[in-house]
Amino acid sequence: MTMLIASWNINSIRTRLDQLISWLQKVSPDVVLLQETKVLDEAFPREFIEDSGYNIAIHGQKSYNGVAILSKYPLEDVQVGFSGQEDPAQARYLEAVTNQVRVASIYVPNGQEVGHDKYLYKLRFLDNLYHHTNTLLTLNEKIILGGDYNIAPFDQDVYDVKKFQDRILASPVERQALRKLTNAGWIDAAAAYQKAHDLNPETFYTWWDYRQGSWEQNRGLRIDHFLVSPQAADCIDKVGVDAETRGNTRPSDHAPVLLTLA
DNA sequence: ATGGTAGGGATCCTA
Repeated sequence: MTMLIASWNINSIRTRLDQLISWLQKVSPDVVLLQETKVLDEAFPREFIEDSGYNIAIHGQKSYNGVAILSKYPLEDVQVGFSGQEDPAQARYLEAVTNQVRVASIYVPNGQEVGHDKYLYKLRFLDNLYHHTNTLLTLNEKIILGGDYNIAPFDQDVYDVKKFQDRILASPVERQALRKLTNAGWIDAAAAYQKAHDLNPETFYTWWDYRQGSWEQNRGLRIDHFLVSPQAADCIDKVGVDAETRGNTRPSDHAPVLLTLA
């Protein structure tokens, strides 16, 4: 039995509810990890999503951030935020077990610009997350950490290396912070799949700026990732980006990332 | 170096 897991920064679930519903019907993922829902829990549009056949776990706040997990299977052991999170009021982490796989929907802070207070907050968030994810590794479970990490790990994940070499989303210090977390024992599913099958890295971009026709010129970055435990990596069948969704009318600036577990 | 676009919700903040 295969399991299709998606991660998508939807950039307001209320603005894009119609797109989400038709996308669920077209792609039929078993599990969806959403970021930037931008809605309080009491205003989350549960009904249409449940009518499409999904159970829902949510962790929202007003205007900013917000994460959610949708699953065709029951959602068990739901955890809101993570132990050691600096500011739990920022809705950036939601974890649950579904169909015997532990999944997390993660929204790492953007950081604004290198050196900014928000950049330092981003680095602290990653360090705190590192400690939590190390604890998760000791469970020896199938675990999928999906989300918007707001970091392009390697030069091949950026359309213009020079332009981004010391900039937010690709600066060496934030890359190192993500590398430290990953190297503790997680597998970057898309990077591994791209390399193993010698695929064009450009086809793994997940985000295109709304400005200056970035999408039309494929000026993208790979900043949304699945970090998976070794037990889950053994089951990976396919990894890809549903870039078609970025071409929608009034799209999110992110495309969904898709992972198939055998 | 600047400012370009989008969403939320308030006339600016975040990305």
